Amino acid sequence: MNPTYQPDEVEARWYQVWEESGSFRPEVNPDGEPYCMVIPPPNVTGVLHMGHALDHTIQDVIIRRKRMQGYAVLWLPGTDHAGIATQNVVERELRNEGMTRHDLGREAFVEQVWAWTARSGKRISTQMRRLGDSTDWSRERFTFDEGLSTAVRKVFVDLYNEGLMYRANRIINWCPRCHTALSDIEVEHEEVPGTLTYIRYPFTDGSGSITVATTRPETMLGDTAVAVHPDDDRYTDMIGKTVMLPLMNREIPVIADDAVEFGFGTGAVKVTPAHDPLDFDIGQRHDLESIIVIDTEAKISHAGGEFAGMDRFEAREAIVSRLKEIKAIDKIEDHSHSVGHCSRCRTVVEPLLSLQWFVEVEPLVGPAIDAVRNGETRFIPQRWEKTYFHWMENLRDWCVSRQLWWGHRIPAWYCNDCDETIVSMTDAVSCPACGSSNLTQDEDVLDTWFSSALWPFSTLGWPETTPDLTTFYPTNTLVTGFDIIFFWVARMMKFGIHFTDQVPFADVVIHGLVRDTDGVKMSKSLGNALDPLELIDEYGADSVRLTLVEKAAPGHDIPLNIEWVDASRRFGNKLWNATRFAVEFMEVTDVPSEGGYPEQPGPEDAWILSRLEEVATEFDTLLDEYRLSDAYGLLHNFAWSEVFDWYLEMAKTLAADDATAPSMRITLGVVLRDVLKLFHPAIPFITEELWSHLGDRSTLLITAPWPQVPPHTYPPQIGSLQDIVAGVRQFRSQHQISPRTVIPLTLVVDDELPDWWVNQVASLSNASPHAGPRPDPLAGNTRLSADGVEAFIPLDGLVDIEAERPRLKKAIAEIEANLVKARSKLGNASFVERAPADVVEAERERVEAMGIELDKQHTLLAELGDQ
RNA sequence: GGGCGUUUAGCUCAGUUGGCUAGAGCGCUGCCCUUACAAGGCAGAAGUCGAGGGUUCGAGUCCCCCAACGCCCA
Repeated sequence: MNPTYQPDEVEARWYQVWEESGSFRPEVNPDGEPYCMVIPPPNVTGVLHMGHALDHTIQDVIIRRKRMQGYAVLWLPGTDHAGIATQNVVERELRNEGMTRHDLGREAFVEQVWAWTARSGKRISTQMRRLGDSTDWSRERFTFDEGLSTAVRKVFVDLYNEGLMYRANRIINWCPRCHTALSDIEVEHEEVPGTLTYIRYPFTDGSGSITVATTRPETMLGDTAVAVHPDDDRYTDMIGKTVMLPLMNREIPVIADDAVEFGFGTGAVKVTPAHDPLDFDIGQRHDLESIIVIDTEAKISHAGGEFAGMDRFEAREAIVSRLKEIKAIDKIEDHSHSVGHCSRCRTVVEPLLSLQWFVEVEPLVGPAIDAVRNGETRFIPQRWEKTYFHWMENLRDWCVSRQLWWGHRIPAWYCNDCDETIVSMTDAVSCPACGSSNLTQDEDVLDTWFSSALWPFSTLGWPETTPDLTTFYPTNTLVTGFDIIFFWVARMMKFGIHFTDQVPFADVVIHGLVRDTDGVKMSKSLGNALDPLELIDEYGADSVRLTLVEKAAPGHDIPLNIEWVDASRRFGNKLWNATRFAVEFMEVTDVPSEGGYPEQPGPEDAWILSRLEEVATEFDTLLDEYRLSDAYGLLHNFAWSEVFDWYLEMAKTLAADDATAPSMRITLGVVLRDVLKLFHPAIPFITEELWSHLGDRSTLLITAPWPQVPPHTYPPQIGSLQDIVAGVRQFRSQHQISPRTVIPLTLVVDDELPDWWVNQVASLSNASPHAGPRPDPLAGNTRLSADGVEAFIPLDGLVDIEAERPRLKKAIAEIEANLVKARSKLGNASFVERAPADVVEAERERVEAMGIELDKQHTLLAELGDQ
């Protein structure tokens, strides 16, 4: 074994072994209870970023542990066709060649996108392998696979037949750059500085004017009313009058509607039903005309008179300056307001009246809320339920059609002869109403999230009743970031329950975002992103994984610091060397794959075995609660501070004696083996490698059984052993005594201390302990005490006696401070009365011990001659 | 405007039924190449747990209020 751990060499080897051995497939545990997770599908065009690394590592930890526990685990991988993103990428390529998708035509364009996805999809799956994802590649899915496309179509058709899928003219969010409608949540609102423009609209009867305030003056071209609140006394007289719309010279009414806010601007607002969702609703109520004045290019339409053809922002300025010319502007105030931006390209979204397909969500929401309320599905951490409920309760219908070519084509045909709409599982060839075969299929495709919403069951074969669907659905756990609860989790819940009558998953584990050192979200455009692949190259996949696992406290963001990755790598090296030491220097070999705990462990062996059992038990409890960070923090500490720092050092002593060596070898072997097992889900590569060094294996660690550590009892003297050793080390350090100097140690005890205790103290603190009487006088000695053991170190020849005085005083001060606190506690009658008896008793014992200790130290100081 | 979160050592963070003498990593200080590991060992310094109030025998932990920062929704 190398004296240092070389991750690159090891990692490349094991992934292939695992995959080829079929370990990733549930069939590896044929008798196991099924356990299933579906991966949140990355964009097929994407590259693996830190967010994936975190998300996947958490899932892999869960899945690998379950696999070792004997479950038939399925972690199903796959990718998402990512409509807009993918189409954008390919269009950008075309643009470099001076072409648009229209030059190519729909069919050729889609072919080109397929070619692209074939290339980039392979890239991300390669990257997942580098990270160590133990997904079942034989079941890999793509949202565009045949089966998944069938599922999409069935859902569309069923919803249509149930009356929950409808086509209507509504205000939607239009991205003028992507040239498509967006759903509400694909729009990101951002507070931007703007203006509030007050425009006077003159009454047609010559009785003055009414002033409206607007943040978007350019939409006035499409105004078809002015609205006031019915209870607004300021305007009661004006309701029913008409005004002349400036610039357009159109007569429009003043109407009263509850939706108008008293306090906004003047309390009177212009109504543009074709360009504002609220105005649209007002328009519906009052039967107003909707005039589209901004087109899909975000330019003023031909309905915009003299401004036709101008860009919307140019038009804003032009219109304001024309209004100023005719003195129709009252004033312009600074006013910051929230503006919607396309989440894909940041372009300002245009609210636009448009004919689109919508899902009526209201009937789907109730059961999805109930399932969480009654605990069929639970969020971890639980507080995300609130976010889920809040969003579910305030939902608008979901606009699912997209004006793209890359996506699931909407299965609707329109009859050109009789206007019939045909929605069908099979491609329509003739009109059922008039028999015409002159049909046109809807040009649009579905929102990518529509297919993602089916992911937990479509990937398992639905709508067919496949064995996988029967076995693995509903899935057990979903792990994802809080940023897609709305986009994805909520929709899977709605569709999952509606179409399968079962919740799609029992547990939803929500994790935070990976941020940079300054807490800023990592993004390519900001240039602050760490590339997980580069980190893997430099530090190894295990280091990256361990860092993410240990830092990912449930639901909290991770400001990732590269130094942490380095610390994880150092841990790997430590683990490597500890095992190397065991194998090459302690002759630990042939460690069995399970069991094999020593029947007659020595006291030190029993101690570490007992600690292992405690740690393993707590570790399991923590992992069952998805507290990965706490679990691995605990294990990391146990391995380093107890196994490596203490037991491994004790083992050196045990190895020197033929009476103790065999039991030590067995113990060290099984302890290391079980530590490797517990660590394997987080750091699979190095543990698999080390496992292979601990024994001649026919089995792999990835499928080895999870540890079942029997309980052990160990002698109580371990506590005094560690305390006395620490005391000697402290003494040595404080007096700067060389580690090579053997320190004489007189032990004063009631009962004789066992040999093993004495031997360990000798070697761990490089001392020469021997039983003896209490020195008299005490002066000239330092005193250590622990659990009934007193030990004295003669100062003569080691250190200047004067140098001992401040040390002693400091020790006394510390005890006194604690004693004062503890005594005042016990002096409080209510504490003694009301606190649990064991707490009070423990406090009493503490005070007593401290009292004795203080006395003795005082004696020592007095004999030294206090100054 | 509504909701959620954060505020603990120089830095980044743990701390889940209230009993903490408040922990970890990194950084810092001193000693040490001690039979694996200097990518290491031993020891150490370092905190009015954001402010205020309350409940309680006891509060980093529960309640109220305030402040700062962040996120989501409107």
